[in-house]
Amino acid sequence: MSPSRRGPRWSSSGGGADGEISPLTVNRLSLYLRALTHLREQGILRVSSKELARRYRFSAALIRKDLAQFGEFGIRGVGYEVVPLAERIAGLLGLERTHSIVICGVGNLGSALARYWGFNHGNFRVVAGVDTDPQKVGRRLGSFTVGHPRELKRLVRESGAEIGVLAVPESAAAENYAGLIAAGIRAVINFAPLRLESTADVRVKNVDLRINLEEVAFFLSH
Amino acid sequence: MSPSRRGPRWSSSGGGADGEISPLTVNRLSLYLRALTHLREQGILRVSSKELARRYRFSAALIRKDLAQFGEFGIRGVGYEVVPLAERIAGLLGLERTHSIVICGVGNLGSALARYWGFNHGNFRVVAGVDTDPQKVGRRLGSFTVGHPRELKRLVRESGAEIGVLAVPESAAAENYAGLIAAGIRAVINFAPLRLESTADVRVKNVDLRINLEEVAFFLSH
DNA sequence: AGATGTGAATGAGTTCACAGCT
DNA sequence: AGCTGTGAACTCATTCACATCT
Repeated sequence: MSPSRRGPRWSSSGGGADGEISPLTVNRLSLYLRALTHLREQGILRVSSKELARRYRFSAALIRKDLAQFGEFGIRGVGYEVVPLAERIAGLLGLERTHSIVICGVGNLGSALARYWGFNHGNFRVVAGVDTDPQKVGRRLGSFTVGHPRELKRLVRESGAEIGVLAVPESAAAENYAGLIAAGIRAVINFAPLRLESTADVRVKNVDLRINLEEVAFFLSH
Repeated sequence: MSPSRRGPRWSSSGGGADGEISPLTVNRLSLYLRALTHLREQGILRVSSKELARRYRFSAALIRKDLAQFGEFGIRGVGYEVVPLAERIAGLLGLERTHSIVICGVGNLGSALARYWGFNHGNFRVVAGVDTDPQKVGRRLGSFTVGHPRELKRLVRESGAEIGVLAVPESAAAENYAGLIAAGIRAVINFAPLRLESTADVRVKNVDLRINLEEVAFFLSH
């Protein structure tokens, strides 16, 4: 049994205080993992936080704080061993196995995501998709056939999907979200332009593409 | 000349301290604008920060702080006038005119974004796209013909594009980024899985779709 | 010697609470 | 009476600096 199976050793100050890891930390773990993978490909087996920071523009202190939230991975006076650390971070992120995805809405964005994620990403796989448009239901997309949202429960059960993606218009988002939850999905990435809130049971990540345009538009004129 | 043409009246504490508006604030302005548009459609002409917060799950104090960074928009004892405030925020975000977008990489994601943004968004328009794949160059996409990255300078000049979108594989990102900058683009939305840094001249918004999956995967197992 | 792990200090962002205006 | 605009308090995140270990 791995040492952090239940309850990582949260430091009493500085890092994540009360017991919940910050999404900012989790995102950095992903970046560290990529950097370590890159180093491994170059045959580099050990790296210090300073060196990792220098090469990939991180903060050395933050690397150490982030990692220390999950245990002691480093060797004092030496640094971190690339391969074991990469494996450990991959484990923390749940990447030791494949995660299956169901997509709601297979229009422009939904079908692009299905192809993008379906092919490129070893640890994630799009295994099902639904749409209310009768023209789309029954169509083949990658390795599955597009279903109707009313079939979500069955599709999720049969495909073992864990992550739901909302790529539907705003007007259909709430309904499809409810459908995903009813089907037992506990993690949702929402591309519809409305804020869905995470709850204790369901983790929601809002990805608002329009807002990104407006953000850069703001800075263009200021 | 509008009162905040040069240098909004930054409060000496609390809000944005030194002279740069936080992206968090800018993103919330977008959300406020949507909420106000929604209210306007319902014929509501005045709203208090408290009411706006209640309806759309914002923080009333933060609405006031955010807006106060740009001037005094409210009427004490009353609230805000929906239509003028919406127009003012739209002005701040630079949405009083159309912004043109050029897309680098018209594969799955790039072409989906072209269609998604090309049709749905009044204030943004995809006016050009490039790809190194000879199969894609010359193809019609929406209202333009796909070009080659070496034509970027001309395409940007002729189309008047201001915002560049990187939807190319990681290996081609740096090169295409350089091409966009050389062509005079000053705002970039980067979908490639590597961090590009904003500079004084160029605003970069990184949108890492893979990292979102890893984030929810983390919370699935914790 | 040299790097980790971590308390303390700093900085950024949000909420509180209320003076001041309508 | 009621709401904005805003200093002060507070919370969250990052950086500093160093005791601790190899």
